[in-house]
Amino acid sequence: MTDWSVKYKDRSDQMTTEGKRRARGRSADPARTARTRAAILQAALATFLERGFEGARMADVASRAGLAKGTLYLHFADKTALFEFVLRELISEPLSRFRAAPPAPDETPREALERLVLPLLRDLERSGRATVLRLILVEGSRFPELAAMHRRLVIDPVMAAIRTKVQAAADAGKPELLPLARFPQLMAAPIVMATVWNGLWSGRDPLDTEAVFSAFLDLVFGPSPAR
Amino acid sequence: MTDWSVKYKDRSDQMTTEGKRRARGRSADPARTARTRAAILQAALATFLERGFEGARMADVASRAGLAKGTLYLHFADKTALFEFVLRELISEPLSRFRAAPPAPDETPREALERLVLPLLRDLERSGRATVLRLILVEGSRFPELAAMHRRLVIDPVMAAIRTKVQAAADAGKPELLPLARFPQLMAAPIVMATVWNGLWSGRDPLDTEAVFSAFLDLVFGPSPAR
Amino acid sequence: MTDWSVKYKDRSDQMTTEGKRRARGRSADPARTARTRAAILQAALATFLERGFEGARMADVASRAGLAKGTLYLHFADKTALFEFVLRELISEPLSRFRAAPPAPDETPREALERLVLPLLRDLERSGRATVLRLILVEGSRFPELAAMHRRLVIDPVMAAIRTKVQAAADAGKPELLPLARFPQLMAAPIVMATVWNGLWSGRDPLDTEAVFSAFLDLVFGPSPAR
Amino acid sequence: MTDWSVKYKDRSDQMTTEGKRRARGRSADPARTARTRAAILQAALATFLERGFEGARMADVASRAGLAKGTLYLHFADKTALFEFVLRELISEPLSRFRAAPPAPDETPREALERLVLPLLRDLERSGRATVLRLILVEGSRFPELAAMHRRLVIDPVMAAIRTKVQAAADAGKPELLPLARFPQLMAAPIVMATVWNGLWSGRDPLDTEAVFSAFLDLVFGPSPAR
DNA sequence: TATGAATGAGGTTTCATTCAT
DNA sequence: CATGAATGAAACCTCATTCAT
Repeated sequence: MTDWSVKYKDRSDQMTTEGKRRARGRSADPARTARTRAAILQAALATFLERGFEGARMADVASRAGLAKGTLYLHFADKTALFEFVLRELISEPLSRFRAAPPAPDETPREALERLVLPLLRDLERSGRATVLRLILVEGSRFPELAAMHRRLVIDPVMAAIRTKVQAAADAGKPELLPLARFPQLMAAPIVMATVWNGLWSGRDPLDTEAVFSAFLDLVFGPSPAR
Repeated sequence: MTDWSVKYKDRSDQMTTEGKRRARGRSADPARTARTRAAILQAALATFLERGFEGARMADVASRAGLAKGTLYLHFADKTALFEFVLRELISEPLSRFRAAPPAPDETPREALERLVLPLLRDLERSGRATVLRLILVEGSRFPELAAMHRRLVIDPVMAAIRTKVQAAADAGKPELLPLARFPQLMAAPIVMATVWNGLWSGRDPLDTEAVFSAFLDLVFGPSPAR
Repeated sequence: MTDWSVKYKDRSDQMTTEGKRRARGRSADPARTARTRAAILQAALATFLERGFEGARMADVASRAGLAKGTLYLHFADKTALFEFVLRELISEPLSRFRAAPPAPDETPREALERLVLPLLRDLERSGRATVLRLILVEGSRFPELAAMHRRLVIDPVMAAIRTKVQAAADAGKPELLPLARFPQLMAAPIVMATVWNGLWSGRDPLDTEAVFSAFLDLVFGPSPAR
Repeated sequence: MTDWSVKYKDRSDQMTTEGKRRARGRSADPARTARTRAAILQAALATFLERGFEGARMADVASRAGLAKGTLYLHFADKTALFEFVLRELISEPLSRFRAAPPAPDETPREALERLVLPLLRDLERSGRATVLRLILVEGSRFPELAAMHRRLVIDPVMAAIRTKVQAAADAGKPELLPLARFPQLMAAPIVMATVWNGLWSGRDPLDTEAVFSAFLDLVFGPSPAR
């Protein structure tokens, strides 16, 4: 929704009489452009994840996207712009899903927490985006605005939601949950832990993030009733 | 204990009976060499922490150490060797302190866990070595042997110790601790979380790692008795 | 005939049916690439001849070729690859000319030898390639594969041809030629001598290679009849 | 005999009161120095032969000589001075032996040539100095003064001697030797050829230089009578 | 839009040389 | 005389970026 046109070279206004020249090619410009851009994004994400910002090679991104190096620069001013764009995409997208989670009325604290957290987890798992956390972790300190943005858009809302829910439960007769109200980050700790773990010794004894999270809930709330 | 002399050009101890067969023109006292090496290590650690492996510039390391670029290569074959040496130093040193922790007999599970974990925490805090965890997290996947070494020397022993202790407690009438026996990593989760957090939004709302860990223990075992 | 494309980054012939599936934005005509490569080769030859392998500076090669340093690496992986390519070119090309020499029937031994050797001499003289022999002499022992290749492609065939011809003459009543059958290298000796001589005291009393070779033949066969 | 003291750091006059200080060490300064210098020469020769001037590393020379790098600079101002000194030694030394060869009266031309050339050959063979020709060949064009010196001290006298002897033989009824009078270099051709050959494909089918030279004489003068 | 050869600043590494001991 | 750690100029090579086609 935001307009990155300057930085990201959204050149949609540079040639108004577009349709006239090249009558031959009906190859839908905007659709094609969108596809190209998606390919770059995909390729850039993979490359940045594997090598980090400094280690990533524009040539790798290009060839992964099936494009020539020069083409990248038609879409992004430079490597930094590409990196920031990738992170922005990855930061803002999961949030919409998180927000989209159904409100849900009379639920136990554990159920509420699972409702809040599990969609995020599922999203993290799917399509390699799980590792984005690692990417932010890795490069965050060198792109402070992006880290701040991530915190503002994702972290703080989630923390606030957890704190609110937990505080309510504590007030309703569960004072043993108060540490969670003080440090809602504890809720994310198992997920961060598992993500880091899986990124680190790739292959050996991977952790099932959801299982870890369930075990954590069992630890805090006692063993899950049914399931 | 291991001898990295080939890779790391450790030219010491080649002449054990120092004073006796001292060659004609021998000069360069080993103390000076050790000091130089320590300066490089210090400078390299700082630089790698700030910029990561690829982002770190050998020129920066050199000037930070107050040396010429060429001098680095007198002590380390190349950038990779320097990086690996830094990590090895940082991986193996804390372990010795960890091992030095007193055994302790009749203690509650919580006490045992604190005894196991708090020395690591303290060490993490002191002398900026807390950030080393971040360095391993960040570059670990690109230096798999180092990550494996870290796991073997540090992680696996700690996990095994936690699992043993927790399993004993569970057998002794605390079955609610079983999730910890299954995923001893949960014990480290708050620490990893806090370290990552503090490294990420440097400055804003830093987390007190020990407080977070205490809160976690409170959450799992109920509020701490005395304190 | 062999395909050096990997080592030498020969990006040609990857799309044989050129005109047809010409990608959207294809530009860079192959002729231009060939010209660039030829310029590099030319410049590299001159530089290697003047300074030897170690003494040659890539920057010199580049500026001589009217290119930026980086461009060299677009065509050759490194200095060694460039050097090897230059030598290969120079080794294999003269051979084709040598092979092209007409068979010729009823000729005297001397005529046969002249037919075998003179084309090589002429080629040596033309276009400065005479000095290539010096380059091989100079760097050959440090690039044993190339020296071996040179021997296999050029030296051994020539030696075998000389030996065959001389042996036949000896059998046909010229036993005084037997030393040549034993050491066909003697045939090349005057040429090597002259080449070395001319390369060594550049300028002072240069030797006319063909005249030296003729004198050698006179010495062995008696004075030339007609001429 | 020449005085290289400036260039080669013959510091014999810098400290006249030498004998006074350090009464302890009777370790004969000049003898020791000579030995050190000889060791350097030996090491430098080997290194220059293996790698050429640019390829040779001062560190290699030093360690081969069993000395520290710095010590080289006590004896030679720089790499060039060392190289020039090595070549001068090698150029002037064989000459003395050559000159020392006994005059010899009534001998056949072949005998005279053998007398002139064989000592040089023997010297070339002994102690790896055979390859010095290759060294001059390789670096000669980059050290023109040395090449010129070599020519003046070694080549020209030998050529003149050969020419004189051959001319006399030709006048005395052997006109078929006239080509040798015109190009006395032909006499050296087999030796140069063999030296180059042996340096080039080190190992495979080496040539026996003396045998080659004998074969050459057989070719020119007819088969050797007795031997 | 797309291409990919070309660029050149900048990074890593080497090695001849110096100098305090 | 001898040492070898230290130096830093200079070499090789990389890679983000440009631009003619």
